[in-house]
Amino acid sequence: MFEREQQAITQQIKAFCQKNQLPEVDFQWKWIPFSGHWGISTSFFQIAALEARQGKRINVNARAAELASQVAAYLGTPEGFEKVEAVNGYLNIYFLQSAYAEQVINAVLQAGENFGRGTVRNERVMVEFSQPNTHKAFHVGHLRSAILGDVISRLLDFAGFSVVRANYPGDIGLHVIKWLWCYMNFHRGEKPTSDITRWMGDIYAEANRRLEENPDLESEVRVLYARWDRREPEVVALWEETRQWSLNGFEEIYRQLDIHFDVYYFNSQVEHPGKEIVNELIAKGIAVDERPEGPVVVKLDELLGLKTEKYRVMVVLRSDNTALYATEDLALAKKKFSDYPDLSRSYYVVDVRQSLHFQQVFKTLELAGYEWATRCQHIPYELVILPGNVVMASREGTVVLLEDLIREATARALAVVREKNPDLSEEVKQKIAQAVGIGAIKYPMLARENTKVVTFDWQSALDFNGQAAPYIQYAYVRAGSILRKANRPLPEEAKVTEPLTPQEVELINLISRLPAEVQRSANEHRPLWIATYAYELAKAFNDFYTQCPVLQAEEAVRNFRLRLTAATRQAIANSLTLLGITAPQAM
RNA sequence: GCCCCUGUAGCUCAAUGGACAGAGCACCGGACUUCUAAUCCGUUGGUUGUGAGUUCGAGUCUCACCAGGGGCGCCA
Repeated sequence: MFEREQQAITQQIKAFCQKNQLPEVDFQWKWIPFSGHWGISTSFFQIAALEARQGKRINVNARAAELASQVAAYLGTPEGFEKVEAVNGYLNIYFLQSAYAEQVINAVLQAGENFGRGTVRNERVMVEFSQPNTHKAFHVGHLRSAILGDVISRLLDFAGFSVVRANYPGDIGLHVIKWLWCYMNFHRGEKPTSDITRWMGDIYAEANRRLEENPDLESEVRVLYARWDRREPEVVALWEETRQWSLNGFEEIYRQLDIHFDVYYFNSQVEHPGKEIVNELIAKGIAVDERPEGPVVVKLDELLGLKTEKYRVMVVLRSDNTALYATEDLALAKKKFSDYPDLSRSYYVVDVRQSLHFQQVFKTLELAGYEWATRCQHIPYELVILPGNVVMASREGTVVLLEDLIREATARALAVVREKNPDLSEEVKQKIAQAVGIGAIKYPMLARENTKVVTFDWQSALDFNGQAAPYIQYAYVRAGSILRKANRPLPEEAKVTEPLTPQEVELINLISRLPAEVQRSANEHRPLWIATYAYELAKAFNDFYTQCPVLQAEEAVRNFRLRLTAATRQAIANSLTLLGITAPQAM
């Protein structure tokens, strides 16, 4: 929030360096790392090291300390700052607490839900995420792409980008045909009532079981696949109807998770366009047609003249002319840019195992002359697995269904709400339980590095204590509770009359950092940083809550703390919104 | 064989190349007549896998090795 002040000081220090003929460096500003202190710091080790390299016989640490002291003396106390001190080669500049405290609180309350929002950039980006397979269950393993993609979209939007959220369901393929085969033979006429995705998943599992028990039946599946390929009306109609059941089930899940999409691309949509691109690649001499003995391949390393293996060889069409994922991804990438020609980035939130695949697809498109290919980017994430390094797979039956997890998490939350807030209406209790349960599920997927495996186990998934979403939500509720009990409109303004407590300083410091954290998280596609930030903010508020009475304080202090409480509540709310977690009114 | 990711407290994880490597869980001991205890306070816990290198400064960058996971021509 204080870029202008920071720049002014940087200019002064640079002037000092010039006057004293010191080497030029870029000054990096950091938050003073000691909690309870609010300000920025930089160091002079780099200048001292450069001097040493120029042949001066100096001790770098001592020289840095000397420079820091000199600069501190030179700066005096700049306008708007409380004090400047030199410590061990560092220059610490403390904000003038009262003035900036009021400024921060005013800014937050004025901006409201837009506090932290970056200035609008004239840039559109697409985020593709949550590629669920129709005719299969939706399990916890599918959750990470959905949650990560959603939050990355929220971050990019809040950072100032115009975001197109895309879903790419796998609505055709062998798994769908197997499902249709099982349905036509053993469940014809049945329709799902509730728990659609579970019902769909059960039939898929049954299909696999039957085919395993009696492999002779696979010929029937092949026959059915051929009928689909010929687009026999009966098969197509059934496919369309059953596919819609799955999509309805997904919609219900997305609704519960508060995730939405702007555009749907379907696997089935890009099958034929993909084959056209393959023909084009062959014509351009990029793809090599080895049919019928072999598939159509793109020998990337060879085309690029690479001596060491990097992109290897990508198969773009099977020898029997059927499409693969690669075939379809070529067409999908193209379709995205034809639908939205102004995309400055096209992101793919897909698990890390497909890293090579996407490198191959993007490089192939680049070689084919599509200039937008370099704007495609894969955002990889690690899998959610079960203890014992077991990957979730519908076919193996090693899955935790999302419905079960949501049900269990909300049931636990509901039990606590009933105990703590018996007077609330049942409807409100349900809403709170939903917010807490879903939040608890989402947070652990966000509060870690994308590239780290999440091991799912019931115990930690249902642990609502400590660094978890309910902790943050509870801080929000507590803030709201104070404001409600104040029983008066929020004071229009409030001066700082007493010296601020360390808890207040830390809280204001954290609030002021939200805009920078948003930019940082969005630029790096790392929800982790906002997730950690939200927790630290909540923790700082809980500290404040226990140490600094609000309603009992004398009037001037009370007014200031009421505004600080309101500002904190807003900052927590905005952070939770970014994390896709609902902020409940009571808990 | 080649490539990618991971390795930090008993466990799960943080840490813009910078100040004493921090949280949560678990363990132990405290705090509800108070603005909601889904909270707070305190104690315990570390040669950051190993070895070199770069740097004024390395958990962070480079290299080698060790361990685990993943990917590598017709799976998705």
